Amino acid sequence: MDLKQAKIACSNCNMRELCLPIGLTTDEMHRLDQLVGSRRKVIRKGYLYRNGDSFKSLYAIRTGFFKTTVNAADGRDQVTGFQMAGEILGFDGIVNDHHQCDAIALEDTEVCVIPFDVLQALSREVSALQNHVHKVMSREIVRDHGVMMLLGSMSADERLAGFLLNLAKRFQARGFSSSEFVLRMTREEIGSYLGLKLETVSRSMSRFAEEGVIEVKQRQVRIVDAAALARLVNPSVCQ
Amino acid sequence: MDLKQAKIACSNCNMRELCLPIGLTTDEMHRLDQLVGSRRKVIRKGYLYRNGDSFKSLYAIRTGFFKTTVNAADGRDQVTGFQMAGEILGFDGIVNDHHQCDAIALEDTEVCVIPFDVLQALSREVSALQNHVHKVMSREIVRDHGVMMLLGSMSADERLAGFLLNLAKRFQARGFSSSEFVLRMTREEIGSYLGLKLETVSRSMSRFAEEGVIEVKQRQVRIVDAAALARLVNPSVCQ
DNA sequence: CGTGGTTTTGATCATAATCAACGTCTGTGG
DNA sequence: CCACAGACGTTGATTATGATCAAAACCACG
Repeated sequence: MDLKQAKIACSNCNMRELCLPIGLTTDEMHRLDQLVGSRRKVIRKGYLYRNGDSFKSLYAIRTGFFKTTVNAADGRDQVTGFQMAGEILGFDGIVNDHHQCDAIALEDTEVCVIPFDVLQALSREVSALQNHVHKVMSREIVRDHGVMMLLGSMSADERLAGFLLNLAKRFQARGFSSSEFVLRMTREEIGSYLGLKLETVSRSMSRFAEEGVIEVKQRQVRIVDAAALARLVNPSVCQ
Repeated sequence: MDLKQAKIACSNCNMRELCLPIGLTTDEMHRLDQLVGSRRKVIRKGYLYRNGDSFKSLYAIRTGFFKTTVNAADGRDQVTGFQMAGEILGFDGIVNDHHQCDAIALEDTEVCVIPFDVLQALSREVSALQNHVHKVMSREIVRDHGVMMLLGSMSADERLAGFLLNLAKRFQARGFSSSEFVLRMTREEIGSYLGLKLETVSRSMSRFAEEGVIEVKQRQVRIVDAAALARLVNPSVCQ
């Protein structure tokens, strides 16, 4: 067996349960090893893809953090999401055969390249894969609706609390601490995602720290009282 | 041939080019006639589906307008979109087998019910359909990113201008006037979608009207100077 | 022809943006 | 190893934008 091939097989990847459907037969699992054509490393501040690039592949993150941004014609950028290991990037490119946003590494990263034609061919044969692709895209749509809710009807404190709890949950799902983690993004990037200015993010953080709800030292965050954050996201429940 | 069957066939539906892939062979077209199980009428203010309902089908809108809303635990609602004839509703339900938002008719409507298992089966066989489904979901994701941009980094006037231009474009794509149309939603619903209060929407509308950019009489809107609206959406280009 | 939902407009207020200055960390080259 | 530059983060003072509160007008519909 070719060692290189073995190395990039999904069947022995520890991110498997995040990227792929569960409950596959051994046979199906082996067919899915065709899925990943290659791996690609993207260094900090590098582009995985840019707005306008032709779309050929999706990308499964193996290690590291990305952000995606959409560009307004006038140069304003808006962060539309932060993606971490096990998450899939690139769905924005399907509709027009061109990517419609930038995907930028927030630290040194590695991704699995999933040629989209191969994914389509395989998901015609393996219905568990077909279903999985639909679910992942649906999850992205639901996530986006959550962000709209955040941006459309929450205060600065509520937005930040929601953001921190969301990060915590995703770290936990990957076996990391949900109460202590390092932010990979700047205050400005958080602000862009949350529709706030960086000063507002900083002030809200400081206020949370003052109140003893979190501890912050630069990018190091410890969530001391997750329940208090959760109450913030939805203040009416305690009235 | 059964008349009832003929009546609900996609192959002779005038929304066909909006719902379905183009360039199908006659044979493929006829296979796709299996897609729509039935039609359903939803009266004004009725629910097509509710948050928590089990997910079985997508819905293609034949006539009328819908809104989708997500509910916060505290009762706050956020409108996440307005959908019109030819657009597909229900993708939010795929990920958890339950719908995650409400879809509410803004006027009397009719939809085609597309059982999701049938859609999956057919798109394993007809790759043009598979591709189409992926494109439609991708378009939804890209649209959501646009809304995030709107909510995250635009002023009230910019948001409203963007909203009106978007509606105009969609009416045009359906063969209606892009300069004159009737809003199917209240100021409050527009406000919820744009992250603004209804008074702010009303004031921005009045200001546009004062400046001669639009004419408004209640829900009747005429866009007098689309270029001026476009400039508003992106003010820096004219500086 | 009144009733309720919707829209407009005005006055005031609150939240987050802006402008500004200073602190703190990181990495690089002398 | 230290000094320095530059990016990043914090905090304060002030301002602007849109929210809130309130009242009146308008419209649709039974």
